[in-house]
Amino acid sequence: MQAKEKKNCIYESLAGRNLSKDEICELKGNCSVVDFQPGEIIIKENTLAKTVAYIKNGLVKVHALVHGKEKTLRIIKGNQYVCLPSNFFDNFNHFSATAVEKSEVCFLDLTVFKKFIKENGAFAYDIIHDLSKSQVTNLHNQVENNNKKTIGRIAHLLLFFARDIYDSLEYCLPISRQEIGDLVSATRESVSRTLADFQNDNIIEIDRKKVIIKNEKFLEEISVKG
Amino acid sequence: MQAKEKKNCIYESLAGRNLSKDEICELKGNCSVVDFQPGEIIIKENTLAKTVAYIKNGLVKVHALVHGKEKTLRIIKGNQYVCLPSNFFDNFNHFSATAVEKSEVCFLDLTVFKKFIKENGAFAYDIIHDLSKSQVTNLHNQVENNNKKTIGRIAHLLLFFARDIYDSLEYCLPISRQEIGDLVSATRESVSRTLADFQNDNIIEIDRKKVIIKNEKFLEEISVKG
DNA sequence: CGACTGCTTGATGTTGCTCAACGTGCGTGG
DNA sequence: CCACGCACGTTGAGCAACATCAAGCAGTCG
Repeated sequence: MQAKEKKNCIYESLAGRNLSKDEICELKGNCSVVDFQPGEIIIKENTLAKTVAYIKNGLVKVHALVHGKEKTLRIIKGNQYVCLPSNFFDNFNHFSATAVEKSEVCFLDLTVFKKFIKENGAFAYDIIHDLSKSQVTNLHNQVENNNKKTIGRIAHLLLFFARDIYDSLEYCLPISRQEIGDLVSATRESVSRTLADFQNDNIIEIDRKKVIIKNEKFLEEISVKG
Repeated sequence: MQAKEKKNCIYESLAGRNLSKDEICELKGNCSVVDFQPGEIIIKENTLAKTVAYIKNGLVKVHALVHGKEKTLRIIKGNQYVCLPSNFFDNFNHFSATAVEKSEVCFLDLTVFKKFIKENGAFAYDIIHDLSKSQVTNLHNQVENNNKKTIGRIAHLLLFFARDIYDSLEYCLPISRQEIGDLVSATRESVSRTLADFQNDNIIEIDRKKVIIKNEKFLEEISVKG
Protein backbone atom coordinates (compact mmCIF):
# COMPACT_ATOMS: atom_id res chain seq x y z
CA MET A 1 0.00 0.00 0.00
CA GLN A 2 3.03 2.27 0.43
CA ALA A 3 5.03 3.78 -2.41
CA LYS A 4 6.68 1.09 -4.50
CA GLU A 5 10.07 1.51 -6.10
CA LYS A 6 10.27 1.06 -9.86
CA LYS A 7 13.39 -0.53 -11.27
CA ASN A 8 14.85 -1.49 -14.61
CA CYS A 9 16.37 -4.89 -14.37
CA ILE A 10 14.08 -6.82 -16.63
CA TYR A 11 17.06 -8.14 -18.51
CA GLU A 12 18.46 -10.18 -15.65
CA SER A 13 14.97 -11.31 -14.71
CA LEU A 14 14.22 -13.07 -17.96
CA ALA A 15 17.70 -13.99 -19.14
CA GLY A 16 17.94 -17.63 -20.14
CA ARG A 17 14.28 -17.69 -21.04
CA ASN A 18 14.80 -17.98 -24.77
CA LEU A 19 14.28 -14.31 -25.59
CA SER A 20 16.45 -12.51 -28.13
CA LYS A 21 18.16 -9.21 -27.35
CA ASP A 22 15.65 -7.39 -29.53
CA GLU A 23 12.76 -8.96 -27.72
CA ILE A 24 14.14 -8.05 -24.32
CA CYS A 25 14.60 -4.47 -25.51
CA GLU A 26 10.99 -4.44 -26.58
CA LEU A 27 9.96 -5.73 -23.17
CA LYS A 28 11.93 -3.02 -21.41
CA GLY A 29 9.52 -0.41 -22.57
CA ASN A 30 6.55 -2.49 -21.46
CA CYS A 31 7.44 -3.58 -17.98
CA SER A 32 8.09 -2.48 -14.45
CA VAL A 33 9.86 -3.99 -11.49
CA VAL A 34 8.30 -3.30 -8.14
CA ASP A 35 9.22 -3.97 -4.49
CA PHE A 36 6.57 -5.37 -2.18
CA GLN A 37 6.62 -5.43 1.61
CA PRO A 38 5.12 -8.34 3.61
CA GLY A 39 1.35 -8.18 3.53
CA GLU A 40 1.18 -6.07 0.37
CA ILE A 41 -1.08 -7.39 -2.36
CA ILE A 42 0.62 -8.18 -5.67
CA ILE A 43 -2.40 -9.55 -7.53
CA LYS A 44 -5.98 -9.04 -6.43
CA GLU A 45 -8.55 -11.66 -7.37
CA ASN A 46 -11.49 -10.62 -9.53
CA THR A 47 -9.48 -7.95 -11.33
CA LEU A 48 -8.51 -8.05 -15.01
CA ALA A 49 -5.26 -9.87 -15.66
CA LYS A 50 -3.63 -7.54 -18.14
CA THR A 51 -0.07 -7.96 -16.93
CA VAL A 52 2.06 -11.02 -16.35
CA ALA A 53 3.72 -11.16 -12.92
CA TYR A 54 7.13 -12.75 -12.52
CA ILE A 55 8.52 -13.13 -8.99
CA LYS A 56 12.20 -12.16 -9.11
CA ASN A 57 12.85 -12.94 -5.48
CA GLY A 58 11.13 -13.04 -2.12
CA LEU A 59 8.22 -15.15 -0.92
CA VAL A 60 4.62 -14.94 -2.05
CA LYS A 61 1.40 -16.70 -1.12
CA VAL A 62 -1.34 -17.46 -3.62
CA HIS A 63 -4.76 -17.38 -2.03
CA ALA A 64 -8.47 -16.81 -2.59
CA LEU A 65 -11.60 -15.99 -0.68
CA VAL A 66 -13.98 -18.96 -0.95
CA HIS A 67 -17.49 -18.56 0.48
CA GLY A 68 -16.21 -16.04 3.00
CA LYS A 69 -13.22 -18.10 4.07
CA GLU A 70 -9.66 -17.33 3.14
CA LYS A 71 -7.91 -20.30 1.54
CA THR A 72 -4.20 -20.33 0.72
CA LEU A 73 -3.23 -22.45 -2.26
CA ARG A 74 0.54 -22.38 -2.15
CA ILE A 75 3.64 -20.50 -1.12
CA ILE A 76 6.08 -19.77 -3.90
CA LYS A 77 9.55 -18.28 -4.03
CA GLY A 78 11.48 -16.34 -6.65
CA ASN A 79 12.33 -16.97 -10.29
CA GLN A 80 8.91 -18.02 -11.44
CA TYR A 81 5.69 -16.65 -12.81
CA VAL A 82 2.79 -16.29 -10.46
CA CYS A 83 -0.85 -16.85 -11.47
CA LEU A 84 0.15 -17.19 -15.11
CA PRO A 85 -2.82 -19.39 -16.04
CA SER A 86 -5.19 -16.54 -15.17
CA ASN A 87 -3.54 -14.44 -17.88
CA PHE A 88 -4.06 -16.98 -20.61
CA PHE A 89 -7.32 -18.58 -19.64
CA ASP A 90 -9.65 -15.59 -19.61
CA ASN A 91 -7.65 -12.48 -18.70
CA PHE A 92 -9.23 -12.54 -15.29
CA ASN A 93 -7.47 -13.01 -11.97
CA HIS A 94 -8.99 -16.03 -10.29
CA PHE A 95 -6.63 -15.83 -7.31
CA SER A 96 -4.80 -13.26 -5.24
CA ALA A 97 -1.07 -13.08 -4.60
CA THR A 98 0.36 -11.40 -1.51
CA ALA A 99 3.97 -10.93 -0.43
CA VAL A 100 4.77 -12.76 2.81
CA GLU A 101 8.35 -11.56 2.74
CA LYS A 102 9.93 -8.58 0.98
CA SER A 103 9.67 -9.41 -2.71
CA GLU A 104 10.65 -8.02 -6.09
CA VAL A 105 8.14 -8.58 -8.87
CA CYS A 106 8.35 -7.85 -12.62
CA PHE A 107 5.15 -6.88 -14.35
CA LEU A 108 5.14 -7.51 -18.08
CA ASP A 109 2.65 -6.34 -20.65
CA LEU A 110 0.42 -9.26 -21.63
CA THR A 111 0.06 -8.16 -25.26
CA VAL A 112 3.81 -8.19 -25.82
CA PHE A 113 4.04 -11.47 -23.96
CA LYS A 114 1.44 -13.07 -26.20
CA LYS A 115 3.18 -11.71 -29.28
CA PHE A 116 6.41 -13.40 -28.22
CA ILE A 117 4.61 -16.69 -27.75
CA LYS A 118 3.26 -16.56 -31.29
CA GLU A 119 6.57 -15.47 -32.82
CA ASN A 120 9.12 -17.30 -30.72
CA GLY A 121 8.56 -21.04 -30.50
CA ALA A 122 11.32 -21.66 -27.98
CA PHE A 123 9.84 -19.06 -25.66
CA ALA A 124 6.40 -20.59 -26.08
CA TYR A 125 7.78 -24.01 -25.30
CA ASP A 126 9.43 -22.62 -22.17
CA ILE A 127 6.06 -21.32 -20.98
CA ILE A 128 4.40 -24.64 -21.78
CA HIS A 129 7.04 -26.43 -19.78
CA ASP A 130 6.54 -24.08 -16.81
CA LEU A 131 2.77 -24.46 -16.90
CA SER A 132 3.09 -28.24 -17.16
CA LYS A 133 5.51 -28.46 -14.27
CA SER A 134 3.30 -26.31 -12.13
CA GLN A 135 0.24 -28.39 -13.00
CA VAL A 136 1.94 -31.71 -12.25
CA THR A 137 3.38 -30.40 -8.97
CA ASN A 138 0.01 -29.11 -8.01
CA LEU A 139 -1.77 -32.37 -8.74
CA HIS A 140 0.85 -34.27 -6.78
CA ASN A 141 0.33 -31.97 -3.83
CA GLN A 142 -3.38 -32.50 -4.13
CA VAL A 143 -3.29 -36.29 -4.05
CA GLU A 144 -0.64 -36.28 -1.33
CA ASN A 145 -2.48 -33.91 0.94
CA ASN A 146 -5.90 -35.39 0.45
CA ASN A 147 -4.76 -38.65 1.95
CA LYS A 148 -3.18 -36.94 4.92
CA LYS A 149 -4.49 -35.87 8.26
CA THR A 150 -3.76 -32.45 9.70
CA ILE A 151 -0.67 -33.68 11.54
CA GLY A 152 0.87 -34.99 8.31
CA ARG A 153 0.11 -31.81 6.39
CA ILE A 154 1.70 -29.62 9.04
CA ALA A 155 4.77 -31.85 9.18
CA HIS A 156 4.97 -31.59 5.40
CA LEU A 157 4.74 -27.81 5.58
CA LEU A 158 7.49 -27.52 8.19
CA LEU A 159 9.75 -29.62 5.98
CA PHE A 160 8.76 -27.59 2.92
CA PHE A 161 9.96 -24.40 4.59
CA ALA A 162 13.15 -26.06 5.79
CA ARG A 163 14.04 -27.67 2.47
CA ASP A 164 12.50 -25.68 -0.35
CA ILE A 165 12.47 -22.18 1.08
CA TYR A 166 15.11 -21.60 3.75
CA ASP A 167 17.47 -24.53 3.13
CA SER A 168 17.98 -24.83 6.89
CA LEU A 169 16.48 -26.73 9.83
CA GLU A 170 16.22 -23.41 11.69
CA TYR A 171 14.03 -20.63 10.38
CA CYS A 172 11.35 -18.09 11.18
CA LEU A 173 7.85 -18.96 10.01
CA PRO A 174 6.82 -16.26 7.52
CA ILE A 175 3.12 -16.72 8.22
CA SER A 176 0.75 -16.80 11.19
CA ARG A 177 -0.96 -19.85 12.69
CA GLN A 178 -4.15 -18.75 10.99
CA GLU A 179 -2.42 -18.64 7.61
CA ILE A 180 -0.90 -22.07 8.20
CA GLY A 181 -4.44 -23.23 8.85
CA ASP A 182 -5.64 -21.65 5.60
CA LEU A 183 -2.88 -23.50 3.81
CA VAL A 184 -3.40 -26.97 5.29
CA SER A 185 -7.19 -26.76 5.69
CA ALA A 186 -7.30 -26.67 9.47
CA THR A 187 -8.30 -24.18 12.14
CA ARG A 188 -5.74 -22.01 13.92
CA GLU A 189 -6.45 -23.96 17.11
CA SER A 190 -5.60 -27.28 15.47
CA VAL A 191 -2.37 -25.81 14.11
CA SER A 192 -1.47 -24.53 17.55
CA ARG A 193 -2.15 -27.87 19.18
CA THR A 194 -0.24 -29.84 16.57
CA LEU A 195 2.82 -27.62 16.86
CA ALA A 196 2.65 -27.95 20.66
CA ASP A 197 2.46 -31.73 20.27
CA PHE A 198 5.53 -31.73 18.02
CA GLN A 199 7.35 -29.69 20.66
CA ASN A 200 6.30 -32.01 23.48
CA ASP A 201 7.46 -35.02 21.49
CA ASN A 202 10.81 -33.29 21.02
CA ILE A 203 10.47 -33.27 17.24
CA ILE A 204 10.75 -29.51 16.92
CA GLU A 205 11.47 -26.53 19.11
CA ILE A 206 9.19 -23.60 18.52
CA ASP A 207 9.00 -20.16 20.13
CA ARG A 208 6.55 -17.81 18.49
CA LYS A 209 7.63 -17.94 14.84
CA LYS A 210 11.13 -19.31 15.42
CA VAL A 211 11.33 -22.99 14.45
CA ILE A 212 14.11 -25.50 15.00
CA ILE A 213 13.60 -28.98 13.57
CA LYS A 214 15.27 -31.38 15.97
CA ASN A 215 14.19 -34.71 14.51
CA GLU A 216 13.94 -34.39 10.75
CA LYS A 217 13.62 -38.14 10.16
CA PHE A 218 10.63 -38.47 12.44
CA LEU A 219 8.98 -35.39 10.97
CA GLU A 220 9.49 -36.90 7.53
CA GLU A 221 7.89 -40.12 8.71
CA ILE A 222 4.85 -38.27 10.01
CA SER A 223 4.66 -36.32 6.78
CA VAL A 224 4.69 -39.44 4.61
CA LYS A 225 2.44 -41.65 6.70
CA GLY A 226 -0.09 -38.89 7.02
CA MET B 1 -7.70 -55.30 -23.23
CA GLN B 2 -9.60 -56.50 -26.30
CA ALA B 3 -8.62 -55.65 -29.85
CA LYS B 4 -8.82 -51.94 -30.47
CA GLU B 5 -9.96 -50.50 -33.73
CA LYS B 6 -7.60 -48.13 -35.47
CA LYS B 7 -9.12 -45.26 -37.39
CA ASN B 8 -8.08 -42.34 -39.50
CA CYS B 9 -10.04 -39.35 -38.45
CA ILE B 10 -7.30 -37.23 -37.05
CA TYR B 11 -8.41 -34.42 -39.27
CA GLU B 12 -11.77 -33.90 -37.62
CA SER B 13 -10.22 -34.41 -34.20
CA LEU B 14 -7.90 -31.48 -34.39
CA ALA B 15 -9.73 -29.22 -36.80
CA GLY B 16 -10.00 -25.69 -35.49
CA ARG B 17 -6.84 -26.13 -33.50
CA ASN B 18 -4.77 -23.80 -35.62
CA LEU B 19 -3.02 -26.45 -37.66
CA SER B 20 -2.41 -26.01 -41.39
CA LYS B 21 -3.38 -28.66 -43.94
CA ASP B 22 0.27 -29.61 -44.34
CA GLU B 23 0.70 -30.02 -40.64
CA ILE B 24 -2.37 -32.20 -40.35
CA CYS B 25 -1.09 -34.35 -43.19
CA GLU B 26 2.19 -34.71 -41.35
CA LEU B 27 0.30 -35.76 -38.23
CA LYS B 28 -1.69 -38.37 -40.13
CA GLY B 29 1.40 -40.48 -40.53
CA ASN B 30 2.22 -40.15 -36.85
CA CYS B 31 -1.01 -40.86 -35.08
CA SER B 32 -3.64 -43.44 -34.31
CA VAL B 33 -7.23 -43.29 -33.17
CA VAL B 34 -8.27 -46.02 -30.78
CA ASP B 35 -11.55 -47.14 -29.18
CA PHE B 36 -11.58 -47.92 -25.48
CA GLN B 37 -14.22 -49.85 -23.57
CA PRO B 38 -15.16 -48.94 -19.97
CA GLY B 39 -12.41 -50.03 -17.60
CA GLU B 40 -9.69 -50.11 -20.24
CA ILE B 41 -6.53 -48.22 -19.40
CA ILE B 42 -5.61 -45.38 -21.77
CA ILE B 43 -2.55 -44.09 -19.96
CA LYS B 44 -0.68 -46.03 -17.30
CA GLU B 45 1.19 -44.08 -14.65
CA ASN B 46 4.96 -44.53 -14.36
CA THR B 47 5.36 -45.20 -18.06
CA LEU B 48 7.14 -42.93 -20.51
CA ALA B 49 4.91 -40.26 -22.01
CA LYS B 50 5.98 -40.41 -25.63
CA THR B 51 2.57 -39.81 -27.14
CA VAL B 52 0.02 -37.10 -26.59
CA ALA B 53 -3.50 -38.35 -25.88
CA TYR B 54 -6.51 -36.39 -27.07
CA ILE B 55 -9.97 -37.57 -25.98
CA LYS B 56 -12.25 -37.31 -29.02
CA ASN B 57 -15.36 -38.41 -27.18
CA GLY B 58 -16.44 -40.53 -24.26
CA LEU B 59 -15.70 -40.23 -20.56
CA VAL B 60 -12.35 -40.76 -18.87
CA LYS B 61 -11.10 -40.70 -15.30
CA VAL B 62 -7.65 -39.48 -14.33
CA HIS B 63 -6.31 -41.29 -11.30
CA ALA B 64 -3.22 -42.44 -9.44
CA LEU B 65 -2.13 -44.94 -6.83
CA VAL B 66 -0.95 -43.03 -3.76
CA HIS B 67 0.61 -45.01 -0.91
CA GLY B 68 -1.42 -48.06 -1.89
CA LYS B 69 -4.68 -46.18 -2.22
CA GLU B 70 -6.39 -45.37 -5.47
CA LYS B 71 -7.17 -41.67 -5.80
CA THR B 72 -9.20 -40.21 -8.67
CA LEU B 73 -8.32 -36.67 -9.62
CA ARG B 74 -11.01 -35.80 -12.11
CA ILE B 75 -13.49 -37.03 -14.68
CA ILE B 76 -13.15 -35.51 -18.13
CA LYS B 77 -15.16 -35.73 -21.29
CA GLY B 78 -14.34 -35.42 -24.97
CA ASN B 79 -12.61 -32.79 -27.06
CA GLN B 80 -9.65 -32.23 -24.82
CA TYR B 81 -6.16 -33.49 -24.15
CA VAL B 82 -5.63 -35.76 -21.19
CA CYS B 83 -2.53 -35.73 -18.99
CA LEU B 84 -0.85 -33.27 -21.34
CA PRO B 85 1.37 -31.75 -18.61
CA SER B 86 3.07 -35.12 -18.15
CA ASN B 87 4.21 -34.95 -21.77
CA PHE B 88 5.85 -31.57 -21.44
CA PHE B 89 7.11 -31.64 -17.89
CA ASP B 90 9.40 -34.66 -17.96
CA ASN B 91 8.06 -37.14 -20.53
CA PHE B 92 6.85 -39.32 -17.72
CA ASN B 93 3.27 -40.25 -16.94
CA HIS B 94 2.54 -39.12 -13.43
CA PHE B 95 -1.09 -40.25 -13.59
CA SER B 96 -3.23 -42.93 -15.17
CA ALA B 97 -6.23 -42.42 -17.41
CA THR B 98 -8.98 -45.03 -17.72
CA ALA B 99 -12.15 -45.04 -19.82
CA VAL B 100 -15.31 -45.05 -17.71
CA GLU B 101 -17.51 -45.02 -20.78
CA LYS B 102 -16.79 -46.09 -24.35
CA SER B 103 -14.25 -43.55 -25.59
CA GLU B 104 -12.35 -42.64 -28.70
CA VAL B 105 -8.81 -41.42 -28.18
CA CYS B 106 -6.24 -39.98 -30.62
CA PHE B 107 -2.61 -40.69 -29.89
CA LEU B 108 -0.18 -38.23 -31.44
CA ASP B 109 3.56 -38.43 -31.73
CA LEU B 110 5.14 -36.14 -29.14
CA THR B 111 8.08 -35.18 -31.33
CA VAL B 112 5.85 -33.92 -34.11
CA PHE B 113 3.69 -32.19 -31.54
CA LYS B 114 6.67 -30.35 -30.06
CA LYS B 115 7.84 -29.38 -33.53
CA PHE B 116 4.47 -27.76 -34.25
CA ILE B 117 4.66 -25.80 -31.01
CA LYS B 118 8.02 -24.34 -31.97
CA GLU B 119 7.00 -23.59 -35.55
CA ASN B 120 3.37 -22.61 -35.21
CA GLY B 121 2.73 -19.85 -32.68
CA ALA B 122 -1.05 -20.02 -32.93
CA PHE B 123 -0.96 -23.74 -32.18
CA ALA B 124 1.38 -23.11 -29.24
CA TYR B 125 -0.94 -20.44 -27.92
CA ASP B 126 -3.85 -22.85 -28.19
CA ILE B 127 -1.98 -25.36 -26.04
CA ILE B 128 -1.08 -22.68 -23.52
CA HIS B 129 -4.72 -21.70 -23.32
CA ASP B 130 -5.78 -25.29 -22.72
CA LEU B 131 -3.16 -25.85 -20.04
CA SER B 132 -4.14 -22.61 -18.35
CA LYS B 133 -7.81 -23.43 -18.38
CA SER B 134 -7.17 -26.85 -16.96
CA GLN B 135 -4.94 -25.42 -14.24
CA VAL B 136 -7.45 -22.75 -13.21
CA THR B 137 -10.32 -25.26 -13.20
CA ASN B 138 -8.28 -27.60 -11.12
CA LEU B 139 -7.33 -24.96 -8.56
CA HIS B 140 -10.95 -23.89 -8.31
CA ASN B 141 -11.95 -27.48 -7.63
CA GLN B 142 -9.26 -27.72 -5.01
CA VAL B 143 -10.32 -24.66 -3.03
CA GLU B 144 -13.97 -25.55 -3.41
CA ASN B 145 -13.61 -29.12 -2.22
CA ASN B 146 -11.14 -28.51 0.56
CA ASN B 147 -13.64 -26.39 2.43
CA LYS B 148 -16.37 -28.95 2.02
CA LYS B 149 -17.47 -31.92 4.00
CA THR B 150 -18.24 -35.23 2.32
CA ILE B 151 -21.92 -34.39 1.93
CA GLY B 152 -21.09 -31.19 0.02
CA ARG B 153 -18.57 -32.91 -2.23
CA ILE B 154 -21.00 -35.65 -3.16
CA ALA B 155 -23.74 -33.10 -3.85
CA HIS B 156 -21.26 -31.24 -6.04
CA LEU B 157 -20.39 -34.42 -7.92
CA LEU B 158 -24.04 -35.30 -8.57
CA LEU B 159 -24.56 -31.82 -10.00
CA PHE B 160 -21.36 -32.08 -12.03
CA PHE B 161 -22.65 -35.21 -13.75
CA ALA B 162 -26.05 -33.63 -14.34
CA ARG B 163 -24.75 -30.34 -15.71
CA ASP B 164 -21.33 -30.86 -17.23
CA ILE B 165 -21.53 -34.44 -18.41
CA TYR B 166 -25.08 -35.58 -19.13
CA ASP B 167 -26.93 -32.28 -19.37
CA SER B 168 -29.92 -33.89 -17.64
CA LEU B 169 -31.26 -34.34 -14.12
CA GLU B 170 -31.64 -38.06 -14.84
CA TYR B 171 -28.63 -40.18 -15.63
CA CYS B 172 -26.76 -43.36 -14.87
CA LEU B 173 -23.69 -43.02 -12.67
CA PRO B 174 -20.71 -44.15 -14.74
CA ILE B 175 -18.69 -45.16 -11.69
CA SER B 176 -19.03 -47.32 -8.59
CA ARG B 177 -19.52 -46.13 -5.00
CA GLN B 178 -15.88 -46.98 -4.37
CA GLU B 179 -14.79 -44.78 -7.28
CA ILE B 180 -16.99 -41.95 -6.08
CA GLY B 181 -15.19 -42.30 -2.77
CA ASP B 182 -11.79 -42.19 -4.50
CA LEU B 183 -12.92 -39.00 -6.20
CA VAL B 184 -14.32 -37.14 -3.19
CA SER B 185 -11.90 -38.55 -0.61
CA ALA B 186 -14.33 -40.70 1.29
CA THR B 187 -14.91 -44.40 1.90
CA ARG B 188 -17.48 -46.36 -0.06
CA GLU B 189 -19.52 -46.69 3.16
CA SER B 190 -19.73 -42.93 3.57
CA VAL B 191 -20.77 -42.51 -0.05
CA SER B 192 -23.44 -45.14 0.39
CA ARG B 193 -24.80 -43.51 3.53
CA THR B 194 -24.79 -40.02 2.04
CA LEU B 195 -26.67 -41.14 -1.06
CA ALA B 196 -29.19 -42.94 1.15
CA ASP B 197 -29.59 -39.75 3.20
CA PHE B 198 -30.24 -37.73 0.04
CA GLN B 199 -32.86 -40.26 -0.97
CA ASN B 200 -34.53 -40.20 2.46
CA ASP B 201 -34.64 -36.41 2.36
CA ASN B 202 -36.29 -36.64 -1.04
CA ILE B 203 -33.49 -34.72 -2.74
CA ILE B 204 -32.67 -37.46 -5.19
CA GLU B 205 -34.04 -40.81 -6.24
CA ILE B 206 -31.42 -43.47 -6.66
CA ASP B 207 -31.65 -47.12 -7.64
CA ARG B 208 -28.29 -48.80 -8.15
CA LYS B 209 -26.61 -46.47 -10.65
CA LYS B 210 -29.74 -44.72 -11.91
CA VAL B 211 -30.01 -41.21 -10.47
CA ILE B 212 -32.88 -38.72 -10.62
CA ILE B 213 -32.28 -35.32 -9.07
CA LYS B 214 -35.61 -34.23 -7.59
CA ASN B 215 -34.57 -31.07 -5.76
CA GLU B 216 -31.77 -29.38 -7.66
CA LYS B 217 -31.93 -26.16 -5.66
CA PHE B 218 -31.45 -27.92 -2.35
CA LEU B 219 -28.66 -30.06 -3.75
CA GLU B 220 -26.99 -26.89 -4.97
CA GLU B 221 -27.35 -25.38 -1.50
CA ILE B 222 -25.72 -28.39 0.11
CA SER B 223 -22.98 -28.28 -2.49
CA VAL B 224 -22.20 -24.60 -1.84
CA LYS B 225 -22.50 -24.56 1.93
CA GLY B 226 -20.31 -27.62 2.22
C1' DC C 1 -3.61 1.90 31.13
C1' DG C 2 -7.09 -0.28 28.09
C1' DA C 3 -8.04 -2.10 23.68
C1' DC C 4 -6.51 -5.23 20.36
C1' DT C 5 -4.25 -8.99 18.00
C1' DG C 6 -2.19 -13.38 17.94
C1' DC C 7 -1.69 -17.54 20.34
C1' DT C 8 -2.75 -21.29 23.54
C1' DT C 9 -5.49 -24.57 26.14
C1' DG C 10 -9.57 -27.06 27.74
C1' DA C 11 -14.38 -28.89 27.19
C1' DT C 12 -17.74 -30.58 24.08
C1' DG C 13 -20.07 -31.94 19.81
C1' DT C 14 -19.84 -33.58 15.02
C1' DT C 15 -17.97 -35.96 11.16
C1' DG C 16 -16.55 -39.69 9.04
C1' DC C 17 -13.43 -43.79 9.31
C1' DT C 18 -12.91 -48.57 10.76
C1' DC C 19 -14.68 -52.90 11.64
C1' DA C 20 -18.12 -56.18 11.16
C1' DA C 21 -22.07 -58.45 9.33
C1' DC C 22 -24.83 -59.44 5.57
C1' DG C 23 -27.13 -59.35 0.81
C1' DT C 24 -26.51 -59.38 -4.30
C1' DG C 25 -24.80 -60.25 -8.85
C1' DC C 26 -21.16 -62.17 -11.73
C1' DG C 27 -17.65 -65.10 -13.45
C1' DT C 28 -14.88 -69.33 -12.88
C1' DG C 29 -13.88 -73.93 -12.26
C1' DG C 30 -15.16 -78.46 -10.64
C1' DC D 1 -25.17 -76.96 -13.47
C1' DC D 2 -23.94 -75.66 -8.89
C1' DA D 3 -20.48 -74.08 -5.58
C1' DC D 4 -17.40 -70.84 -4.62
C1' DG D 5 -14.83 -66.66 -4.55
C1' DC D 6 -15.01 -61.93 -5.27
C1' DA D 7 -16.37 -57.15 -6.05
C1' DC D 8 -19.96 -54.19 -4.94
C1' DG D 9 -23.44 -52.24 -1.91
C1' DT D 10 -25.83 -51.36 2.49
C1' DT D 11 -26.31 -50.78 7.47
C1' DG D 12 -25.00 -50.50 12.41
C1' DA D 13 -21.74 -49.63 16.37
C1' DG D 14 -17.76 -47.60 18.25
C1' DC D 15 -13.97 -44.55 18.05
C1' DA D 16 -10.48 -41.06 16.58
C1' DA D 17 -9.75 -36.70 14.51
C1' DC D 18 -11.17 -32.06 14.25
C1' DA D 19 -14.09 -28.14 14.55
C1' DT D 20 -16.42 -25.24 17.60
C1' DC D 21 -17.09 -22.72 21.71
C1' DA D 22 -15.15 -20.52 25.60
C1' DA D 23 -11.70 -18.60 28.47
C1' DG D 24 -7.46 -16.65 29.32
C1' DC D 25 -2.60 -14.99 28.48
C1' DA D 26 1.32 -12.28 26.36
C1' DG D 27 2.90 -8.64 23.55
C1' DT D 28 1.92 -4.17 21.24
C1' DC D 29 0.18 0.19 20.20
C1' DG D 30 -2.32 4.43 20.90
